[in-house]
Amino acid sequence: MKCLSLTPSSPRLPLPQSPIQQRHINFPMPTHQSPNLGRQYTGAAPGALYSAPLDLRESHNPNAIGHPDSKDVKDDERPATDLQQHSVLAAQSGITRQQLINSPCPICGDKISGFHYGIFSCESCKGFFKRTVQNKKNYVCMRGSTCTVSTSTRKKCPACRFDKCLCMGMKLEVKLR
DNA sequence: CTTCAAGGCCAC
DNA sequence: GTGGCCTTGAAG
Ligand SMILES: [Zn+2]
Ligand SMILES: [Zn+2]
Repeated sequence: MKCLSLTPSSPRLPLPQSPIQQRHINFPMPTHQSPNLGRQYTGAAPGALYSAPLDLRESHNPNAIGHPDSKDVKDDERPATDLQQHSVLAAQSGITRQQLINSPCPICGDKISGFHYGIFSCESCKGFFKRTVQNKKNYVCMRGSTCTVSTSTRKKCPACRFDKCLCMGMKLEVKLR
């Protein structure tokens, strides 16, 4: 079993997910000690997909640059330091950091708080991954790794949550892929 | 100075 | 165990 290879190549599916999010990137896992840890999130959601809100903000006005003295720059505040280091991300994905952060967490669908362990995720999934990895937890699913992971169910099965973390590309060392 | 992310903290 | 918030230190 592998991850759900949900690629935007399917013109059918509406795909209520993030604009672009990293998916399964065969994890090297330097600290890979368990031979049976080769499990991957199967995305086993029995006919139940997420209901991601997907708030794609930052839709700048296509034109409206006429008046030099018009102060309608109220879209998103950015005092001074704006064009900074999201260049890499923005360049490769063609999307701004703001847009990425306004997408739902690829693991549980919660609000993304930032870039954590290789992917954009919410604060809770970041903490969960940290705990799981640092304490070398070995969660085992009681239901055949078919659990749905969402904000309301993420506490139910840490095994499936961790599977999904890995599947979505979380890793300890962001460097050295 | 600034922002970012890893890890720590700790009430729940 | 969970997750929101904080501190740290690196990078710009
Ligand atoms: Zn999450
Ligand atoms: Zn499970």
